[in-house]
Amino acid sequence: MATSNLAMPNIYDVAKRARVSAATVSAALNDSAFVSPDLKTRVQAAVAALGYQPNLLARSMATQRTQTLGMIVPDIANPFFPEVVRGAEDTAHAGGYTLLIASSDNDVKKEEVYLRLFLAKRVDGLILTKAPGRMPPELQAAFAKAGVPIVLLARTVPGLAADVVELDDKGAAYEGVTHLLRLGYQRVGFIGGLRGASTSRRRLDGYKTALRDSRIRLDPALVAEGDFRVESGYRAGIDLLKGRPDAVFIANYLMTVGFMGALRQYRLRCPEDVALVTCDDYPWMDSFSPRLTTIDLPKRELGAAAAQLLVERIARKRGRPRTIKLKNAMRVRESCGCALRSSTALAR
Amino acid sequence: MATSNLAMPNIYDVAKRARVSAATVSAALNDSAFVSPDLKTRVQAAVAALGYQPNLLARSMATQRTQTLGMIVPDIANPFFPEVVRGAEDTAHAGGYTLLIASSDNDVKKEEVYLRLFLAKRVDGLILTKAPGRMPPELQAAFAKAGVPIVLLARTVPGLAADVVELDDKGAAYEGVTHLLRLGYQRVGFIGGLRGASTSRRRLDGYKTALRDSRIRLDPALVAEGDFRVESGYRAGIDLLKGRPDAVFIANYLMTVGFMGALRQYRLRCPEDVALVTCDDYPWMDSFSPRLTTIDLPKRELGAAAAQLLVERIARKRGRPRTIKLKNAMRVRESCGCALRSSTALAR
DNA sequence: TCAGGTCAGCGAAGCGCTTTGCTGGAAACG
DNA sequence: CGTTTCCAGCAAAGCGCTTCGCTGACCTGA
Repeated sequence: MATSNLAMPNIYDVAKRARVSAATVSAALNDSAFVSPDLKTRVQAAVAALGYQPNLLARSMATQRTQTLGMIVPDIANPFFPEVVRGAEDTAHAGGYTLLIASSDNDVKKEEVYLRLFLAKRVDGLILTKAPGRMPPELQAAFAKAGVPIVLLARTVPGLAADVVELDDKGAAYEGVTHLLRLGYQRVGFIGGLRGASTSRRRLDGYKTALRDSRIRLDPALVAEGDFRVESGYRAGIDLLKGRPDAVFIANYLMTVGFMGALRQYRLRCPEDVALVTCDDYPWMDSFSPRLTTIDLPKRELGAAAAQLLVERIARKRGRPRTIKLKNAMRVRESCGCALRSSTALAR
Repeated sequence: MATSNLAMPNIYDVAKRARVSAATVSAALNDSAFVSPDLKTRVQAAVAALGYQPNLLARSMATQRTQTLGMIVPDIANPFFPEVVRGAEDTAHAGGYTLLIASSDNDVKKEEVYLRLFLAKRVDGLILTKAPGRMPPELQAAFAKAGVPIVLLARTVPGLAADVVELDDKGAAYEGVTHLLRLGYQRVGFIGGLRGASTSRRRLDGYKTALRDSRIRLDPALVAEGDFRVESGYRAGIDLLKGRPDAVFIANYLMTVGFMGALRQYRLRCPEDVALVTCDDYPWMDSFSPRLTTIDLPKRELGAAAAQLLVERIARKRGRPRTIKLKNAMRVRESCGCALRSSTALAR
């Protein structure tokens, strides 16, 4: 039945007005079967006249597909992720999918709540970003059983075979640290992310490799761990600066912001007293001092690649897991002390 | 019927296992009717054993509510909005709602596409953020007809009676400009946002009022319009600086970033040659020079208030539209030239 | 003991779509 | 002209929930 001018019109209202059956309306709107041009026109007219919008819930019930992707990020308010989300959003929409976004605060419990919600909402796919690494096995099983593919973005989950988009974490740290070493810095420190995250391990690895390649001994006093947030960068800085580094590589922007606070507190200048290379690049970095030398991680591409991988995986379930590895690009500005050091370095 | 161990279990699977009817399972899970403790236990056991997750699509079909809110922002990658979204997200989830987010790029067409999508997805409510101001009347009508309440966030829509969360735009500009005038600047410029947006009008109004209160003539050469993006701030700056301002008030952060580029091009320093006060405050501003003096708009509260208003409005449809106006807070740092000027200003 | 009342639990309808046969009229063919 | 073929269009089932109204077991009171 149908017709109430209080609620939204449904497919039967359209059918009645176009003097056809609901099945024909459906066929006409989805091109799912041949419908004569005449009827198609009548259907379209009725749709327009009533302002009909198909109820996507009902469609999803019938088709068993929601055209929705779930995406979990640590914190949308961390400036790294909005870009990633935007990349994913645009790509998802281009492929006919809507994005559901949630911030986990790197809290396994919170993440679990959202995962269950996504499961209950019957998302067609899932993008998991960054830490935390763990995921309850029964949830993993539930997604697998439901046939919901997962894409991991700069993250690994133990025991999960999934498509992956990853950064060159090791390369980023290696490149940044090597740049500093080439400039002649002797005591290069390192502030990494959460020890649990695989990206952190790889960055630390890049740091160590860079030191080794330059035949420099690693001083444990110059290595600190943060959690990617401002406060942790500050604390790591307070700690690290006791070791008298002349340069530091920091794994992300927010920790760099905190580290700058530590520098201020010790009345040290950047790059004169301590040089800096950090990850993540933002449009405003050219406009404020010290202008940071960074390893630019391709945030938007990261999100876009993840969404693309997911959409394709949904289209054809089969096939071996794929990995996309995106390249970094170093942006040399002032915080590395290039301007001060280049002559020295060349002279050596 | 039911039972396939390939798909997710449904309510009949649970019912069968607990040896009750589906209606009883539903009642037990929703506390919608009295169910004896014995059966309730059995139901819970069956739910746990099967890993049952109610299908929210089906529930929404039956209840005619999706527990979903749609939110449109100009661009999630603009650092202003992630905070707003995060505030809305947390509040929405606390109230049992999920947030659907989309970036309109201030494009009326794009916004329309997303609005239709939200309509088709049967969101229970809508948060519209910032510009653009227009909204097709038939879409407005459709939402009204469907009984979907709308909350406007720092934005107005002609002909739409809705709950509103607004900033003190006029106050922000007034306070910022007055601060500069008090410091003794004579030629204070203004870079505003899109002329269409109501927030832009109000900020311009604040600027004018501040000038008038200080008995200073408005020089049209010192007023420019941007679109809240970096590039427009640069262009506005190139333009404005020809008028030789000694200070400028800029309506948001990204345009300030662009403006700094213009300053660099003219080899002008901030605050020595041109002082600056801008809107939006970010955690990293304390760490880089020039340290910006800003009017801090309470981003997270903005989003939280909007979501709260919306959830309450959904709960009880009736009632006059409400308006929540949030307060700004000035953060005085260096870009206003306080350090250079305060003595002068006091001496006057 | 039995009529009437109470209420735990259930059957079935319905939310708005899609999709799988089926139907019946027109076209094609002998 | 009768029979077969074809296919545009339709009726009805089903997706997985909630909820209305009913049933029948048990309790109460005369």
